[in-house]
Parts: sequence; C-alpha cells; structure tokens
Amino acid sequence: MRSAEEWAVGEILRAGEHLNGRLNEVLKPFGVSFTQYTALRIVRDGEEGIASSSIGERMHTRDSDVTRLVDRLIGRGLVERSRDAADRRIVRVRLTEQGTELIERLDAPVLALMAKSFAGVKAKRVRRLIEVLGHLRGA
Amino acid sequence: MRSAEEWAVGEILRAGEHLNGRLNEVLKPFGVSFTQYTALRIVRDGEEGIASSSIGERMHTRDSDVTRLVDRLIGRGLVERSRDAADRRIVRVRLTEQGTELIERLDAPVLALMAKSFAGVKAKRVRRLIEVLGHLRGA
DNA sequence: TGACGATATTCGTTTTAACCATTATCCTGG
DNA sequence: CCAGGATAATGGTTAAAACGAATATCGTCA
Repeated sequence: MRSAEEWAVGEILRAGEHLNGRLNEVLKPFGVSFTQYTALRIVRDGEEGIASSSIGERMHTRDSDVTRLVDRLIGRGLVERSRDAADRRIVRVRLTEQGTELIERLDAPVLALMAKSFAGVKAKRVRRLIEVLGHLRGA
Repeated sequence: MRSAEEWAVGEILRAGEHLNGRLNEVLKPFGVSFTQYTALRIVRDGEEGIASSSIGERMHTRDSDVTRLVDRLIGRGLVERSRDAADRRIVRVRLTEQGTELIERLDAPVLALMAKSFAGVKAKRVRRLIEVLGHLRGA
C-alpha cells in the first residue's frame, strides 16, 4: 500500500542512483571518484581560483576535509594551491594544466552519457526538466 | 566557452549533489547512510525476501560487499537473512520489524524533503519529470 | 554420479568519507 | 597594538566503499 507520492519519491531516488552508477563507470577508468570530479568542476567554475572554504560550502564538507580532498587532487597533479595576495588567510585552488586536460577529457564521455540517457526525450522536455532541477536548488 | 549541453549537464549534476546532500541530512539523525537507506528500500520492494545477488545487481555492488552491507544492517537489527527453501544456495533478505519501523519513520521526512523541493512546481510538471526520469533508467 | 556453474561468505587490503579537537596564520576593529 | 574572528592545516579516529582472492555450499545436467 504505497501512496503516489512515495512512488514518485522512489522513482526520483532510483533515477539518481542509476545516474550516479553510470557516472561512476565513466569516471572509474580515469581514476577519479565522483567526489573528486565534483570538486574539479567546482574549481573549474571558480574562474580566478576558488577559496577552499567555498569548495566546502558547495560540497557540504568541513574545511579540514576539503584540505585533504585537495591534498589528494594535488597528489595527482590536477590542482594547485596558492595564497591569496590580498588576504593571506585564504588559499586559492586552481586547476593545473593536467587538471584542465583531465576534466576536459571527461567532458566528452559525461556528455555522451547524458545524451544517451536523454535520447528519445524531446528537447523541450529536457529544457523543462532542467528548469525544474534548477528550481530545486533554490527551495 | 561552455556549450549549452555542458551547462545542462552541470545543472543536472548540481541538482543531484544538492538532493543527495539534503537527503543525507535527513538520514543522518537516524544513523543510516544513503547506501544503507537504498538497500533498505530495495529490500522493502522485494516483497517476499530478496536474494542477496539481486541487491547487488540493483546497487552495482559485488556480492561480497552486499554480504557486509547486509551484515551491518543485521548488526542494527534492521534486516534478517534466511535460506531459500527451494534453492538453498540463495539467501533471502527481509526487513525485521525494527527495519520496517525505521524505514517507515524515514518516509515522512524524505517525502517532506521532496515536497519542499518541488514546492511551487506544477503537479503536471512533476509528473512529466518523473516520466522522463523513468525513461532514463531504460536508456 | 560428478563436474561445473551459481550463490554467498570470509578474509584481507586500500582508499575515502565524516567527524572532532587542536594549532597556525592572518586580518580587522576598537 | 592586540583580542577576537576568520581561514586553513594537522593529527587522529571510525566507518564505509571498492576491489580481489579464496573457500564453502548447493543445484543441475550430461
């Protein structure tokens, strides 16, 4: 005896799990975890070098854990740290050349995954879906 | 210079991360990880006791890891194992009373989270979104 | 029956996530 | 100047995920 709402929630969760699984398959050959991929994307989006604390906010992660996540990315040569000149408390993180190259190489299969996932869905529907998803973050 | 597709992919990923984060906040007070919650839902859906291997298939997890995931759930008294009478190789997993009670107590806040997330979105759009998400798993 | 495939467990390892307390460094306002 | 807040890093712990190898048990079919 399940309500329509519960069914809907189940659908959403299952879709999320499914996408997540597929995404991990794409990422695995590159030796990047989903968390690391997320961090790399955040760093890329923060054009002028993003503050560690900002990464933590976007990822709902403690500062100390951001430090170590960034440590790992540095260990792989994907990212680098530098002190902010104006406020030396702040550490800015930016992609290295290697990191830029890696995330760009990832774009293709990730895009392909999405394209495949939404194959057969009308473009207008996809656009609406994205609108709704955007709304979701605000709520 | 980002294409519209890349932007869309970013939106989808960010929405997923956001939802995941919120969900974890909901789950944390109950001491259940997202993975465990997923497993509990799968067990609940497999009415007559689900085979361990089936859990692994749905979660893209190795058998040996399913065993230990189930071990942990048993440790919390949420789930129990039993041999299939017909084919004794198969181990069936089902919710205990405690497990049933827990997942039912989780339904409310999870539903509330979703309701809040989709507040302001027309019901029809939500239905369409769910249609599209369902389609996603098939592709 | 007996070999093989299916199902699950056990053991061991490595990596990461999540949490917390403490320390270090730096900025700012009074 | 300096006290207190902001920002990170360090160190330590626990639990989990992810992977692989080996073992145990059971069913089926040739």
